[in-house]
Amino acid sequence: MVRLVSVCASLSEDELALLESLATPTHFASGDTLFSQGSEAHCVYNVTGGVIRLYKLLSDGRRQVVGFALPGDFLGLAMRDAYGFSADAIGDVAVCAFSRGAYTALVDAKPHLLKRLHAFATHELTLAHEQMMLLGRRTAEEKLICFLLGMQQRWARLGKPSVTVPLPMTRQDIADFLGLTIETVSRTFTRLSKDKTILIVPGGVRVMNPERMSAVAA
Amino acid sequence: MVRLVSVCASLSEDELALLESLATPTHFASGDTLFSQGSEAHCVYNVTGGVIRLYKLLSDGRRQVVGFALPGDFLGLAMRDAYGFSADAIGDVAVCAFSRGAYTALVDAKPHLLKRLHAFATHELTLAHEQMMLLGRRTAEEKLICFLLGMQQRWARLGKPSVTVPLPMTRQDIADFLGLTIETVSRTFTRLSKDKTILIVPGGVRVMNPERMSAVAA
DNA sequence: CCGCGGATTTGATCCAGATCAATGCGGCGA
DNA sequence: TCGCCGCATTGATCTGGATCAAATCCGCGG
Repeated sequence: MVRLVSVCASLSEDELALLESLATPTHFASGDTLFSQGSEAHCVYNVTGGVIRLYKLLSDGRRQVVGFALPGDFLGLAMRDAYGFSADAIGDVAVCAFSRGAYTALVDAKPHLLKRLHAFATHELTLAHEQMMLLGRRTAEEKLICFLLGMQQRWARLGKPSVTVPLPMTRQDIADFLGLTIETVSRTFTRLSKDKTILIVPGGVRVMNPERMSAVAA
Repeated sequence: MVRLVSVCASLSEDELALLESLATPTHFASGDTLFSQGSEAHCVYNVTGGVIRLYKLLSDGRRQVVGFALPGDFLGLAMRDAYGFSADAIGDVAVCAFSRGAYTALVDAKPHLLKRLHAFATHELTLAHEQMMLLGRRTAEEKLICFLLGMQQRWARLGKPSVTVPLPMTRQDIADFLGLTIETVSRTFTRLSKDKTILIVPGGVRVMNPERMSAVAA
């Protein structure tokens, strides 16, 4: 099994073995739904490969993407009866699934693990606060630049540092993450590209002027 | 000492006594800053009275209020070196302060408590996702109505159920929480008031048409 | 009771981003 | 190879909420 990155660094060998015995490796094809907002929360997931779109819907169809899960991320930590958002695969995805029962038992038995999960949750909360700042107070150009730098950093932390940022999600996904329309996202990409701030490449973007981008994100 | 509501329900008598021995009751006057974004995180706080504004600033002065802390809420849980946002008192505030050392020692010693804190953090994260939906995809009127209903529910859960929602924060605070300007907040209040959806009273708002409000928030 | 200063409301105008409407561009199956 | 079909880009126009600009309101100290 792919190592459960990011949560397990503090575990001993036998604890890791226990964890692996409880994990069910599963994979999903592009567009598959892992779970839906409001449905009963059977499982907790650790992403081992691919990218997942996490989103909430309003009854009239308006959508807010609340995040993109990358390898190493945990989903369904809320420990409540129903999922608070929906999740579906962007491209092929591999995860380790844990039943809720196994998850809660494990957490009760291993305070180390709970501490790691809690650190993970508080980090997520910090990111959520950043995203509120972005959604409430930033312009379209700032939103897109912050998004690109954020994705670049996340890939870098996963050992894929590169000036080329992979963007496997659609423009609509990006728009729904940033609180914009698809047209505004497209126009803003075009403008940044004409600026020579970025270069648009198939499946992503190459960062050409990181200084300017960092200055805007400041 | 005021009972540490919401985190301590699961603790035994001696655990509670231990907790109280570590807490330093403190109070702040209106406008006082409990801590600032980026400053070293010395303390964790449990609010026992009053309301606190939590916010982030951009270098050019744009502000995003990321939440309002009410009695029972915890601040500074992130367990990292620096605070991720600033906090200041709206009216007089009472808190129990815990030094970071005492807090981490306590958490290490009492897995019960950690579980409660983790549940608290995941609840906060769920609220943060709701707020992203609100900031990214809702109209000004929807934002204000969701805000009023949310505050009403929070006061109700604290044992103050009422059709009159106290709003001790300024219009500017509300605007910065909802990603609007003060003028838009004011105009929207006026419009809802003319609608007979709400009645504006000193220090707050009386909910006159909860059905319509719930329908909009849906 | 009066005057001052901050908060709030109201009005007029502007504009960033939404909406409406084509058009372009791959990738893929027949 | 061709023709679709779903994404993406581009253009024209519209509009919700921002910005600019005065009034009001109100709590408080003298």
